[in-house]
Amino acid sequence: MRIYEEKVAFLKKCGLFKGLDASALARIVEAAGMAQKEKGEVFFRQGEKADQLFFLIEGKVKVTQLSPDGSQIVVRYAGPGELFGCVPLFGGIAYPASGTTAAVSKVFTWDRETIWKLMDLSPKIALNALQILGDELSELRQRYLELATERVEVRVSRALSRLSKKMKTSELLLSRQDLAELTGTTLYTVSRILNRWQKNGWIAAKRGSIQIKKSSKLFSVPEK
Amino acid sequence: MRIYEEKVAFLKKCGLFKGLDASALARIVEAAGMAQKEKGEVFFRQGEKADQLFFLIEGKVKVTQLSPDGSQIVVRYAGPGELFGCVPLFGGIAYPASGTTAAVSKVFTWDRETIWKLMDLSPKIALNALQILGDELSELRQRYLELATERVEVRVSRALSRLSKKMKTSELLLSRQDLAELTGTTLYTVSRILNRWQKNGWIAAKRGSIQIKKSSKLFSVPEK
DNA sequence: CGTGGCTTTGACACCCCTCAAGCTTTGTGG
DNA sequence: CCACAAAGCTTGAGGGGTGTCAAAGCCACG
Repeated sequence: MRIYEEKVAFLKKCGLFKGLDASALARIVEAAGMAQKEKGEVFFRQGEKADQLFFLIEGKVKVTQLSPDGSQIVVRYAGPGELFGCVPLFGGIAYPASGTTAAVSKVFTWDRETIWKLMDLSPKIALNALQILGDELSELRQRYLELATERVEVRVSRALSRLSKKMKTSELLLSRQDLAELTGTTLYTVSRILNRWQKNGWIAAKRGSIQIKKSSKLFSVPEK
Repeated sequence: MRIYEEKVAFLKKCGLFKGLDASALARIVEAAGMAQKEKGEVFFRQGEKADQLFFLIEGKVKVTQLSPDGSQIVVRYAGPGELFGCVPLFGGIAYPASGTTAAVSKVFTWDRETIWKLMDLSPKIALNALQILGDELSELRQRYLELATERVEVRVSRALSRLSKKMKTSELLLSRQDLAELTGTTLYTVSRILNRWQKNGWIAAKRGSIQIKKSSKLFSVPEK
């Protein structure tokens, strides 16, 4: 059964299912639903009842949060092999954010009861989940620290650095607006900064794309 | 054995040990170390090897993080019944922050191997840990959103609101500096804001203490 | 080839940081 | 009990980084 083994291979890439035996993996695959969405569609919306956990097989997903006054921030970008919409894992009631595709994306899904049943059968999953949440927490703390103490220019540089590392590419497909929401600033300020860097030859910016040319210059922190 | 039952009673208050049977609790209490620190002493320092998990029995603990350029932020305040220094729970190597007492504090401690052994014996602990981390993550996200989108005055008001709810008191014992590090601003700005509120009769501010008088006014968000 | 969504650019304002100085409270030792 | 020092707090002046708004350019797509 080719397709079945393919699925298992994908799952193994995900930290959540590390160290599980074949029978557990089989259970997990069996319980998984699948879905595919075009660019710009949503998997879940902020405030909705959180009854599904998602695993990104391929594509890119943007997780965003809306503040009461209407401004939006990007919580994170998820790439292939990552989980998103993790709330059901830890018993949250509603999604605190929205998950939108930033490119055609394929996912596995499990619903809330299923994932709890699976964790019950394979406690290792819960331990793995802990680690994933822990990593997410520590990255968010890092960004929080930056947001509180660094200037916009530094934050944008760090964001690009993190993204290019995560996506394993020097060409990042995101708009000024996206980058602004990711770093807690405005698209105007981002635009000015990118142009400055472009003039220095550190990047090549196009509409909806930023190609990193001289990462050494770009990522050497100007600090204050 | 009076003292033993007292310890168990404390533990039950903590989400981490919810739903465990007597024998499991016994194991946990047995494995726990105890410590007490005066105000201003530290339990662990940022960067140190993370080999202990802490449970605050009584007192108050400030968790702070230092940025490379030397400025400091307050990640959170922990009150009685809360865990802190959770890194060992999810396999982190070093503490990403420091834990200092903000008042005389008593704690239980478990070291890394112990807590993993306990989780192995009682998988319920891992599930509970997931929930705790999840809550922490969602609070941090909330604060991140605020930091990115709200003005200082609103952030300070929210911080006071959250703290007074958590500590279950209207008199908060913290300095302007602490409040500034908690909201990502400077003590000067905090001082000005508090004075304004004081003149309105919304709070009574003293050295090292803020007494909330009119929470309705204070917490009614000025939004933008 | 027009329309709509990104992006750039300028002008302007203002929030808030920075620095400096002085004040008040608390604690300590004579 | 007073004097002094240290720590925390207040207040003012000044400047700069960024947000805000407006307008125009540019690119992609139908």
